Amino acid sequence: MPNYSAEVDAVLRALADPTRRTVVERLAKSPAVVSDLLALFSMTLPSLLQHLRILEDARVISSSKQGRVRTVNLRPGALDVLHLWLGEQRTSAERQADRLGIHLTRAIKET
Amino acid sequence: MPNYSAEVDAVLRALADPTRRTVVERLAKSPAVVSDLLALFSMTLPSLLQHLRILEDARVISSSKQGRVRTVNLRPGALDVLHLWLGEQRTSAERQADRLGIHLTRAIKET
DNA sequence: GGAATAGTTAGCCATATGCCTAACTATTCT
DNA sequence: AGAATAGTTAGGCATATGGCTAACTATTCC
Repeated sequence: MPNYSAEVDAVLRALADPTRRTVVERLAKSPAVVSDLLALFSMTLPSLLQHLRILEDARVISSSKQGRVRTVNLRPGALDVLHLWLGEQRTSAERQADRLGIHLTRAIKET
Repeated sequence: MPNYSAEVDAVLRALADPTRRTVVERLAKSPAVVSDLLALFSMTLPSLLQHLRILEDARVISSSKQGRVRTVNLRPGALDVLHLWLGEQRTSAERQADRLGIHLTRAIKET
C-alpha cells in the first residue's frame, strides 16, 4: 500500500469545487482552449485561471501554449489515484461486511 | 445520466479534508465510537464533531447513540456516487482516446 | 447523591478560498 | 505600426473553513 495521500489530497481538493469539476467534465470530452472553458461560466478570466492552476498543480490537467492560445487537456489517468483510493476503502468495507456475514451465519448455526 | 451533482459535491467536499479521509479510512475497517476516532488525532472533541457532522450531512457516514456512546459507521455504498462520477469522466476520456486512436490509424493508412 | 465519562453547543479567531478589478505582456490581424 | 485578441500577474475583499475554549447535558459508576 503505497503512500498516495499527497496525490489523493491534491486531487480531491481540486475536485471539491463545482467550477473545477465542470472543467474536468468538459475536458473529458475533448481538449479545449482557455477561452472555450471561460464560455462555460459567468466568471472573469483571472478567476478561471486560478482554477486551472489548481487543477494543473494537482496534475489533473495539463496545458500548453502555441502562439497566444493555451490548450488544456485532461491528463490521461489523472483520476486513477482517486479510483485506487476509493477501491481501497471499498475492499475494506467489504471485508467488514463479509466478517459480519460470517458472524451472522455462525450465530445462526450456534443457535 | 441522472443529476448526481448535489451528492457528488457534498461527498467530494467531505473527502477533500485529510481528517475526514482518515475517519473514512478507519471506518472502512469497522465501526467506531466517537472517542475511538478522537484518539486518531491531536484535536479537540468539538473539532472532530464538526468533521463528523460534515461527513454525516454528506451521507458518507451514519451514527447512532446508545446511552452516552455514539457509534459511527461508514454508510454502505456511500462512495458509489463518486465511483459513478469518476466512471463517467473516464468513459468520456476513453471515447476521446479511441477517437484519437482511430484518427491516428486513418492518418497512417492514408500516408 | 456525587463524581467521572461521553458527547454537545455556542461563540471566537486565524487562515484559506474564490472572486473581482486594474494593469500588463505577448501574439496576430489589417 | 496600431488595434484587437488571448492570456497573465498583482492586489484587494468577503465569506467559508477548521481549530479552540468554555459552559452545559446526559449517562454511568461508586
